[in-house]
Amino acid sequence: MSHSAITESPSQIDNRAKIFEAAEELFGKHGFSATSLRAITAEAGVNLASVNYYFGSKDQLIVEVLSRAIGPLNEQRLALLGKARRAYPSGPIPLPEILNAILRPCLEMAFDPGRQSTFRLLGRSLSEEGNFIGQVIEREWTPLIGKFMEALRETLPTIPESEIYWRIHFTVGALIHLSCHHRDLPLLSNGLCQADIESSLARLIDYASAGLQSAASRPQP
Amino acid sequence: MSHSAITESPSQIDNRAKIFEAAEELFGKHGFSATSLRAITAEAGVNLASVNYYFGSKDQLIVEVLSRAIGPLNEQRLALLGKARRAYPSGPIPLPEILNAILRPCLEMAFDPGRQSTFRLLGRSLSEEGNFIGQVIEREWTPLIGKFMEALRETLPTIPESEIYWRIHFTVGALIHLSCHHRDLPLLSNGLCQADIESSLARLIDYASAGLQSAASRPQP
DNA sequence: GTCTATATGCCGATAGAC
DNA sequence: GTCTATCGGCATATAGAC
Repeated sequence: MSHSAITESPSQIDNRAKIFEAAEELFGKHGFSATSLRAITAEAGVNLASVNYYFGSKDQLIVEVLSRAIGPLNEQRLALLGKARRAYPSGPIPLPEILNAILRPCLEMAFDPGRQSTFRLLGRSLSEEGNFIGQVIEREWTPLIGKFMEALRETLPTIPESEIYWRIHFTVGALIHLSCHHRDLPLLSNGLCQADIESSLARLIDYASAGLQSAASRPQP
Repeated sequence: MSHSAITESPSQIDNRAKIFEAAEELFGKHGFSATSLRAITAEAGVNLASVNYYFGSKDQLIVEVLSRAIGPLNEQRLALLGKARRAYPSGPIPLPEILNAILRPCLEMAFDPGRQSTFRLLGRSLSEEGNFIGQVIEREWTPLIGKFMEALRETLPTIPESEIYWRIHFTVGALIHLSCHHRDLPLLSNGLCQADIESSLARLIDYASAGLQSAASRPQP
């Protein structure tokens, strides 16, 4: 860091980035505990010891990979929400616009061949041991859902806040399932469903819009 | 097997069952690759070598645990569907009844303290490597969804079959997410959502009913 | 059938040369 | 910064006594 820019070797950052990318891909493919540092360094073409040099430990590498995957995703979501709010300055944002802001960044990542392993990583991390991984996600999720709840309360004034939470929970489940398994959809649907991002997103928005607006016939406790 | 029933030691089947139960619990808690045979045999109170004696290998143990978890689940679903069909012999089964047949057995497993680790196992296995595990699920899923599509086509005659597949895919995602994370719901909802099985099921049925019946305003390709 | 003992190998992490 | 070499541990699997 005290060197001048001219004498800095590009391999310094390159090797760190190589490890990072290899870890992202292999964690997404095989899971955290099933991915060894040896596999990561082999994929990255660097020495085994360098992962400890750059990241300290495997656990710290996991946290870093996870955080850097979630952060930009949620920034995109908030940017889309802000854009929608500016488009409707005097009234509630239409529900499909709010849902688009929540859903689109995830699906764009899940359908991007260069980033889909990253998304599998996120989906998988939800199922892994309830340790530091869940904390990373919760720390990122709580402020995000707060911002979206503001908009949802305004758009759905007749739905109790607790019911909105329930239905967003269902919607997120549908989103994760679609994102992680869109490649299996033709197989699961007898070849009837073909998953490209725009039609998937449109269908999910339709489905979730209806679900969120539902005025259930049964009593609401 | 050639011995008489009187001379059979009960520990023969007990030890196998103990291993099975311990594996089910620990796989659900920590995942397949993160669970060692040592941890399983320690939890079961049996010798390390006995797991290979009874199951051959760790992979065979995984397949057996997984298969025995899915089979009864889908039998319950088909039984509920058959019961609903008998209740409406001359017409389409109401959508909430069909959804109840799909959803209830999963939620009952996920909310049962004695079986919820098994459900986490199922949810997690969907995210694991695309190997034998996915094959087990696909082999069980294809005939099941076929039976339910019959009923759904009849109940939703105006919805194209491909759209029903899409929306069932979304619904299954919501189901899995709810089943695996119902314990986190109060945390994720600022304490507003409390997840007991009947209210969770009722809300999911309401949400999915609305989503499945949606007559989207956008063009249907 | 159930055990001990062990074979064989990969794991994460680190010490130390360069 | 990057490498080799290696430590100590735990993994799965099995051979063989009882």
